[in-house]
Amino acid sequence: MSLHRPKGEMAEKCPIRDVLDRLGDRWTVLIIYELENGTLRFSELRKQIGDISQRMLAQTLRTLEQDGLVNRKVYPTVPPRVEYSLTELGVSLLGPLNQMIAWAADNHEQVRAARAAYVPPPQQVAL
Amino acid sequence: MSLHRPKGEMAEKCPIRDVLDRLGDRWTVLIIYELENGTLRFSELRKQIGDISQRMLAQTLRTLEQDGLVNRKVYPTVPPRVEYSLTELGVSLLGPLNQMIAWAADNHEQVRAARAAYVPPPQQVAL
DNA sequence: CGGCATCCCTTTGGATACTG
DNA sequence: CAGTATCCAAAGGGATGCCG
Repeated sequence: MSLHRPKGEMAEKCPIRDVLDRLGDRWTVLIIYELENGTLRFSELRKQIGDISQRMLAQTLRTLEQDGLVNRKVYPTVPPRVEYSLTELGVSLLGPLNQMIAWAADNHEQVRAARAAYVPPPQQVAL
Repeated sequence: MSLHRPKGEMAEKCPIRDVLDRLGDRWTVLIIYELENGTLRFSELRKQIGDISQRMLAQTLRTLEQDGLVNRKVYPTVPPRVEYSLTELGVSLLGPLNQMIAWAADNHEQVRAARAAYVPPPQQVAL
């Protein structure tokens, strides 16, 4: 399996990278993680995450819906009520995702220690 | 385990998100993936990935080095030779990472199909 | 060869205001 | 409540040039 773009094709992206890039944005993983335990409505998601703007929450949820990872259900009441939940495909992502999260939880101390210990190289090694 | 920022703390990020955010950038995963099979020098990495600029390769490798995921070894020859390889910590990331990649490989067809099938909600009824 | 510095365009995303 | 539209600032990242 190769993740780099086919040599000659400048217009087409590697499809795997295409999917990975989406997961790599600032909010996607966080939203999926919050939906792990079930359905949440828009305002509940916003409150849970805390530091996401209304704009980015709406936008990211749209993308997740487009990609088939999240279901959106609208109740035509006043005021409106919109509920979000993971699709089957979205649920299937939880396994790999939680592995990554677990790794980050297990190793962030070590990463922070490495950063603190890091000294930028002198740029040239004296002979 | 919680990924959202502590309610009162606006300055401090969740440390897990801090690590996850790094992995989420455009090139980090790709570089780690390329180093899975062993040491590569700068120009070899560049060639393998294909569409990464010299600037971003150098910059991302620096960050990986700072975070303790990649080793950098300089040979003081002329011209210089610099080799990169995964640290033990970097290797420990391969498990979770390959799970994510495998998921993307297994499901990108379904994601593309969902995108193609998606019709944006009416939102407004035309008068 | 392996970078770093600079310039500059593109993308991202927050704040705010408005609407069904 | 759940968005959308607009504006604008900050970050991302390519191209180029220079240098050990």
